[in-house]
Amino acid sequence: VTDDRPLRADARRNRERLLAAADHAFRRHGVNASLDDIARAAGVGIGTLYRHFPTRDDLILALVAADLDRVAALADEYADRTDALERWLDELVRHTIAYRGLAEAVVAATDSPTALGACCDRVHGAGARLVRREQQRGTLRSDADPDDVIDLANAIAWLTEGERSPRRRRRLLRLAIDGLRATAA
Amino acid sequence: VTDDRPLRADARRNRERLLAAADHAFRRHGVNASLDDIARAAGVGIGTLYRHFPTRDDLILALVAADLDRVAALADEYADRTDALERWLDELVRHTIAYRGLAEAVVAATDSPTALGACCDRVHGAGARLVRREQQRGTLRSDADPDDVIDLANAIAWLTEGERSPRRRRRLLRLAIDGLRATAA
DNA sequence: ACCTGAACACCGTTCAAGT
DNA sequence: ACCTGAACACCGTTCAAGT
Repeated sequence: VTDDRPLRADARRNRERLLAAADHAFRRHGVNASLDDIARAAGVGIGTLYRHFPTRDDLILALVAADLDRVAALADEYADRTDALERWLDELVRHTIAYRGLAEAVVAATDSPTALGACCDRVHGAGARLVRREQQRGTLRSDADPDDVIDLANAIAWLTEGERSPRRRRRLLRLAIDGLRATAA
Repeated sequence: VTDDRPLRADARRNRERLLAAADHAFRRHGVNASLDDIARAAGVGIGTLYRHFPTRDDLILALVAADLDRVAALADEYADRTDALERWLDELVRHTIAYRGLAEAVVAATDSPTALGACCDRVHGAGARLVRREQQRGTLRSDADPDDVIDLANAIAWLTEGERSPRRRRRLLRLAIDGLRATAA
């Protein structure tokens, strides 16, 4: 559906500036940072921001898509390790807290027919495959819903976003994973 | 610190109307519903809303304080049951999803020096006592941080708020609790 | 003592006018 | 083809004026 004609030189430059300004603003104020401020910081009219990124989610997606797709790819890389799930979930959460409010945006987008939604679904799907793999291997209780596992990781990301120390995040993930490795009731 | 002089008749009536309108709006649109709309629905000037409830949290608190304190009290009632924790956490989550956005408000308020924060801390404390009780009884792994347990329940509330069916909420709580009952690594 | 609503600041979104 | 910014709608918060 995307039109891949190369952008005009000024458009391309504006796009880059907007992304840099958005990344800066998102780091500072979370993904709900003022779009006006971002356009101003990029030295661009607010209309130009909307032309390049019609919705806030489009802007978020442009900044995190590459990262998230890399995380999805890691799921297959880790598949044969005995600690596959803990390694991968930690990686997932680490990237889901890049900006304050990102975890909420990810959960809201999942299963919704937007570009960000499609990206989140790819990550979700890769994680679910990893869970099923471990279940077939017998290292994970088989009655757990693979989707629940990813959702729980996202909930932990939401809870711990903005914390500089990874300690609580790690403890909570450990708790969740221990539940998954426990034998079913 | 509170001044307990009875309110003037019209003030008391306005307060009741505001609470009813806020409850209605919060149910419909979540705790971030427009304050203007609430004042209008209550047939009251916006200034009157601010006089009675200087912050949004004060309004939220007035609506949920009784419920949350009842939940806190339940922790002691349940203390001696073998399924104390699952029963109580389910109760906690059920009340934390009364309005969309409430879980977020609760987590944000916890440990902060506001009236809502104090209320959340009471619930948090009651839950943590329950966890420690089970740990002493040996029914819960002793290396789990009691605070983490409550936080995880709040995260699950956040994740499942707005869902009419309690199924996913129950599954996720079950997962978390199984992790807590599992033997430490 | 309490209520009112205008005033201000801020933000998101659209679109007519420009190049 | 792309950019600009004024215009509109909406919301939160304060405060001078009223009873």
